[in-house]
Amino acid sequence: MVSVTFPDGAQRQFPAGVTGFEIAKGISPSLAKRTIAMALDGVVVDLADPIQQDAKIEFVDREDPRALELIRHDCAHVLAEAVQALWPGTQVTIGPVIENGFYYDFFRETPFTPEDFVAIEKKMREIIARDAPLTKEVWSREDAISFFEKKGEAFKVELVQSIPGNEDLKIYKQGEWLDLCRGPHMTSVGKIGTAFKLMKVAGAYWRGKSENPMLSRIYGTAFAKQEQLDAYLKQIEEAERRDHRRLGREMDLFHFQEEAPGAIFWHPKGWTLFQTLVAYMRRRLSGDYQEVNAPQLMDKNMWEISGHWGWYRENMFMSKSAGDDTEDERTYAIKPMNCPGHVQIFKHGLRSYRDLPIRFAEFGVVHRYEPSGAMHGVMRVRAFTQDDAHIFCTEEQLAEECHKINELILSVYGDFGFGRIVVKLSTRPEKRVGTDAMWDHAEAVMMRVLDEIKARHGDIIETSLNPGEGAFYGPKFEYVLRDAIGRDWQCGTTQVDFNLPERFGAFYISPTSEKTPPVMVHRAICGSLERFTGILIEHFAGHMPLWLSPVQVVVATITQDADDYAFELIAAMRKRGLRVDADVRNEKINYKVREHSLAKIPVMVVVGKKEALEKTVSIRRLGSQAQTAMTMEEAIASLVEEATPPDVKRID
RNA sequence: GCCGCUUUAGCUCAGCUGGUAGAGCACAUCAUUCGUAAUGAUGGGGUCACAGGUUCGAGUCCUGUAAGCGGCACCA
Repeated sequence: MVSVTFPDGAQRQFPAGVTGFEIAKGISPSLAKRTIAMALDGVVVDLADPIQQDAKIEFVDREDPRALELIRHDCAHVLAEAVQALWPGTQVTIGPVIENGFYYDFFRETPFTPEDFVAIEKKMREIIARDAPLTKEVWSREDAISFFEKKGEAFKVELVQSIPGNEDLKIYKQGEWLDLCRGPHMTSVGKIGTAFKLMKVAGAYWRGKSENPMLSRIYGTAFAKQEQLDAYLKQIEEAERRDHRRLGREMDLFHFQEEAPGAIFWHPKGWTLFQTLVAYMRRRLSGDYQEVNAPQLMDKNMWEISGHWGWYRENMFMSKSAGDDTEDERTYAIKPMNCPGHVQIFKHGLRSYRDLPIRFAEFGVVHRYEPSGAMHGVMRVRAFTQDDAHIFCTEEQLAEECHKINELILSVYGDFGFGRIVVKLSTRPEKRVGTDAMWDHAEAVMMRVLDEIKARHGDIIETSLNPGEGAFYGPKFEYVLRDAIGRDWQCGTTQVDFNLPERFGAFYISPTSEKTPPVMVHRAICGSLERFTGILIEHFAGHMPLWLSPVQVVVATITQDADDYAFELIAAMRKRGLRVDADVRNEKINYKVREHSLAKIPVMVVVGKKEALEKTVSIRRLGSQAQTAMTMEEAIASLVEEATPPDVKRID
């Protein structure tokens, strides 16, 4: 007998091996009918699973949040069945649930197109309407392999072979069709319902390895209710509206063109935004860091010494004198990173342990030959500006420096309103320099710091491990922010490097007068300022806070009678440091309001005869139809206050 | 880089199964001086991404190249 505890606390005895379905049916047929799975001690399993030991039971129905994953997973199976019904010979591989839905990867001569969706969805609806029960069987390895071999499912055979011997091979059947699957699943495919949609097709490598064959992936999503699906689709639309590429065009911030793939043409307003960010970051450095600037081009031997030429060459641009008669035949590399330059500055002169830590910062423009398919607006480019710094310190100072950087990063992100931040620790990659002992040591320090960060800032920080994802010269922390469309972007980073200073023969004189290589910490707060700008644009949906907005105020006149007053106002505002434009065109005020609203100008100051006479202004804020009247002095004072960057506000 | 798709005026897009380019917005000129999301009239503007090919004839079909988009892989 087993003792089963119900959610209300009641306990009942059942023969061992009783299924959840039997228990539910014993309570009421309607409960059995609407229950799609059960949770035993909080773990969701098949309703038909036998209960072998005492457990707390919960019956999961379609409305249960935990059912969503099952609905999507079952939907992926139905997708696979539909595809094989429509195109026999298509091989199935895997079909997992992901954050906002599911996908299924197929192997097929001709990939799917979105036009196929109509037919596939129709077939899926047929399959769901048939409501075949989902039943589980455990097969032997041999049976599974021979079954899938006979079916010509080479990928499934490979999957079976890769499952550890001590694990059961579970097969889920839905009518005639079946799939190898870990489960759990609902009781029948009819429980999926009709609130599902195929979203897009894409190529994806088998098992995520670029040397493997390319599969054809179909993405889909499913919800318990149609309203939820509709809401999700609407949310996607809204996210697309705040795509930085779209806003960049609408707000006239930047553009791209064929001649410079992966490089940004910053327009006046975009560049002002960018420079406002730079100015902010520069202020945040003062006191702790010394700003430097190292050459854009250096002889490639510099990069041979650093190891980049060996490990990173595929990603580098190089350059030579273009003249026909030049005597300089040397090959120069365009810097993909700032570190070697900073090491040269460190090396210039003799350093004492008393000088450490030395922190060199640079708004360094780097060029990296990124794969063509990687480019994405200003988020992923081939030429970008890092808010980079390199800290030369002793081993004893390392942990403290990591913490100092962490505090700065969190403070900066906080100023921009980012709440949820993921910090990942990436450990040694396969391609790397340095001894295992060095890596052991560096990783141990980083691990300790990560735990401490988590303990201090667990409320806003989520931490995780990224095994094998470190830089070739050392482990790193990655600070990840999420864009409007739910894509994650690495921004800040802290990378410990026990390698580069030694390679360049950099050292300091220790208390015992010995030449000692310093520990080097590479660090960036925004990471790429271009990317960070893009994230800001999306984060604020173009409605930048006043201090960041490239044009803060537009003074618009109603008639020409107010022109002189408008210019007087503008002069007064500029004198106080506000970024103001005039709009004295011969256009209706409606037209001007509309135009500047679309351009996302945060503040419109409207002046006509009345205001000119009284020395007042009528203020209209972006996103609101309300108008506030106040005196010129009041208006300027409050705008100046609001336009003060958050870090400057903190000073007094 | 890989799979698929896309590329027509400054922008957003029409252009059926091949018969020598169209709209809206924007821009220019003129009129209008009008109190909070589009005043009206007139006008200019495209070797249809680029290079080949098929055809009597290509924006439309085929091939290649480039850039972009959605993913994958890579990454700040």
